[in-house]
Parts: sequence; C-alpha cells; structure tokens
Amino acid sequence: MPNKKARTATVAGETAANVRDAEAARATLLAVAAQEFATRGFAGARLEVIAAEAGITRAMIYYYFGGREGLYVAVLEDAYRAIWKAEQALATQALGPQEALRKLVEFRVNYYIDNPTFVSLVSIENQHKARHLKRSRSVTSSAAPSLAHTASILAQGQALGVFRKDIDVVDLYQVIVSLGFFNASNRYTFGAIFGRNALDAAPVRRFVSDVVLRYVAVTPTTKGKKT
Amino acid sequence: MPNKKARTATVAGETAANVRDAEAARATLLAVAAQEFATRGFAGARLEVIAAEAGITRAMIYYYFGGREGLYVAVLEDAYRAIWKAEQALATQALGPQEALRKLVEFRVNYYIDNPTFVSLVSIENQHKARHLKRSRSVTSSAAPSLAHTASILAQGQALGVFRKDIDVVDLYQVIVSLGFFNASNRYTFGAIFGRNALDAAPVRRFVSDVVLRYVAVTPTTKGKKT
DNA sequence: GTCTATATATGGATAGAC
DNA sequence: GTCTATCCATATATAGAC
Repeated sequence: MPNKKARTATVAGETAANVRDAEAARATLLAVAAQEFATRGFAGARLEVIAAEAGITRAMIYYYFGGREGLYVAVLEDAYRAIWKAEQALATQALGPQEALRKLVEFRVNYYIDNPTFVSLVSIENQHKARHLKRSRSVTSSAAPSLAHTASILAQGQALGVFRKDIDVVDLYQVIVSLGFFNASNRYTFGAIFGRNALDAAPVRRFVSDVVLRYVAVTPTTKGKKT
Repeated sequence: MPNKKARTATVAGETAANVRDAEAARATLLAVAAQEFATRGFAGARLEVIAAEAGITRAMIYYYFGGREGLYVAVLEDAYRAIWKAEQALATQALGPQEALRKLVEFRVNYYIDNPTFVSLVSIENQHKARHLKRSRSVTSSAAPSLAHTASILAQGQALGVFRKDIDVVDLYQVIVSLGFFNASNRYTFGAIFGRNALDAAPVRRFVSDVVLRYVAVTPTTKGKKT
C-alpha cells in the first residue's frame, strides 16, 4: 500500500515487514483523512488532498475503502476506538468514588480540548444524523465499557453512601459529556460572544467537576468551593 | 424582490405594500437559506436550490447579498436575534430565583429541541471557527441582555441567600447552554450509541434543571428528587 | 497494486437582454 | 430588478497501462 513498492505478496505470503508497512500506511491514510474530514466536512473533504498528503493516489482510496464513504466510516470508527481506549486507562486506578469521578470529568474535559479532530468528526456526523455511525457495528457495540466505567464509579459511591441513589447512569454520563464536549465544540461561537478562551482548561475543569460532584452528592461537597 | 412583479419604485417612492413585499420576500429567502445551510453546511449549500425554493434566481442572491457569504451571515444574525428575542419574553415574569432559573433552563432545553436549524447553524459556524460570526457586529454586541438575564436571577438568589456567592455568571450560563445544546446537537450520535431519544424533552428538562439548581444551591435542593 | 488519463458532471459567478 | 445564457473551475469515478 505505501509508495511505489511493487510487491506481489498475497495475503498468505505477507511477511511481518509487509504487514507493518501496510498497517503504517493505513494509519497514515486514516490520520490524514480524519484531519481533512474534520476540517471540511463529509462532502467538503477532497479525496485528491487526502491522497496527496498520504502519498498515494485517489484511485487507491477506491481500491482500499471503496470510496469516500468507506474511508469516512473507517475514520469514525478509529476515532471512537481511540477515546474509549484512552478512557480505559483510568479504570485501573484505585480511588475513592469522588476522586474517581473527578478524574473522569477531567479526562473528558481535557480529551475534547486536546483532540479537536474527534470533536469535529462527531459534530459533523451529527449533522448527518449519524447515518454512517448507525451502520457501524464496531462503534455501537463497543461503547459498553465506557458506560460501565461510569456505572461502577456511581455504584461505588452509592454503596458508600456518598452519592445519591436516584441518579440514572446515562443521565450522569450525558452531563459529563455535555459539559466537556460543548466547551470544546462551541468554543468559537461562545468565545466570540462572551470573550472566553475554552482552551484555558484549568478553570473549566474546576467548574465542570464542581457541577458534576454536586449533582451526585448526597450532601453538598465543599471540594469545589473557591472561598 | 418577489416573483416577477416589474416595479419601478425607487427607495424614495416605496409604498407600504412595497416594503411589506420586500420584507416578506427577504424573510422567505432567509428562511429557505437557513434550512439549506443548516442541512448542507456553508460550502455544501446550493445557491441554486435556495434560489429555486425562494422563487427567485441565483443572480438575485448576488444582487441582494453579494453572494454566498453575505447571505450566510444574514442567516446567522437572524438566528441569534430570534433566540434572544424569545428569551427576553421570560425576563418579564416575576418569580423567585429558583423558579426563574428553572424556567430559564427549561426554555433553553426546549428551544434547542424545537429549533434544530439554529443548532445546526451554530455547529456549522463552529466548524468554521466562528469566522463569519466574528465579523458580525450585530451578533457580538447583542448578547448582553441574554447574559444580563441570567446575571439578574443569580444576583437575586444570592441576595436572598439561596444561591452560592462564589458562582461566576458566565460559568453558570455555559453550564445551562452546554447541557441544553448538547442534548439537541449530539442527539444522533449519542442516541445511536446509548439508545436515547433526546426529543423526549420532559426527562431531560428534569435532570438538567436538577444539575443546575444543585450547582447554585447553598444547600441541596430536594426539588429534583425522584424518590 | 499502483499510476495516468479521461469522460463526465456540477455549480459558482457574471455579462447582457429586457 | 430580474431573468437567461455562458464561461470556467473543480472533482469525482473509472478505464486501462504497467
């Protein structure tokens, strides 16, 4: 797949180096495509540009992914895989429920700020009513561990009597994602209107954690207080 | 401006009917354009389609708005004007701070659900880093009353001792908008992954109000409890 | 498997008639 | 002020050479 190496390797005959090359080339193509789709949208992305920056020709995109749509779906799947994989690293830490929840919130706030391409791809996919995402078994089936992570923190806090019992885990998940995602996704319009810099992460982490911890707390936490 | 009425009226000679016609035609064009831009994006919108649905020709868009960009900016300005105007209707009600805040939250949750065109336009504008919005004095200068509304509720609650003193009004504003906006803007991907229907507004209004009221409360409110 | 070349389509912007 | 007609640029998708 990469530049001009005339190989005749069949699937059965692939060497380790071949596989590495093919995977690296695929990764490069996906990274370039993610960037281009995120910047110009699904229809606006130029296959020409993607191919050129990945060091291949347009025809290869058709050959490997069948065209624009196949490439775009692969990019989306990759993007979700990445955030969930990053989140799973948090799950191994042994912390009390409040601290675990705070870490989770901070992870989300940071991830969206640090990965504008992911944020744009998700926004774009919503403009297409998640038409492509719905067709991807890979994405819709692999969200479970992410939700389970939040659920386990919630359950732990409830068992210890520090979190309310009447919290729905999907509500909580939505609250965390909403606050984190919006801060990054709408930073330009919100910033233009209210003169805020969403990339200044520390104050955002602070008030978002505050909101979430107070939402679940049985009694008001004093952790988030500024005074 | 509307269909095939050969008029020779100058600006000075405009009759009331002329003005009404011109305004109605402009409103039609803006409504059609808003829909098309929201659906297909800034670059993806076809001027051809907009013109046809508004009952005019492409050339007229150039004549009146100078082209795609001028039309798009007018659409954006109109969209913000509309939400702020709708919000101002709330400001006249005489309520206690908790009830006023709840009404404000519910208004926002409902508005984003009921106005998907607005939500899409804002999302699209963020994908363009608010390039057009920044140039529009009309929008950036008219946000003040909206923020003032939230500020006055906050101040009232603080004066009565029911809201915390250490709440930043822009933080509060951002929390409300984040929760409401995301619910509508990301309903497709979130719904596809977690099987939620964001358009079922009642439960969303409930937990979002709960989150916001607990955020500002000096003591935990029991209003939001389900048990 | 990868490239070059091309057939084909689309739509933006504007000139000019009325 | 409004329409018709046209020029022109851009990109997709694929056929065919190597």
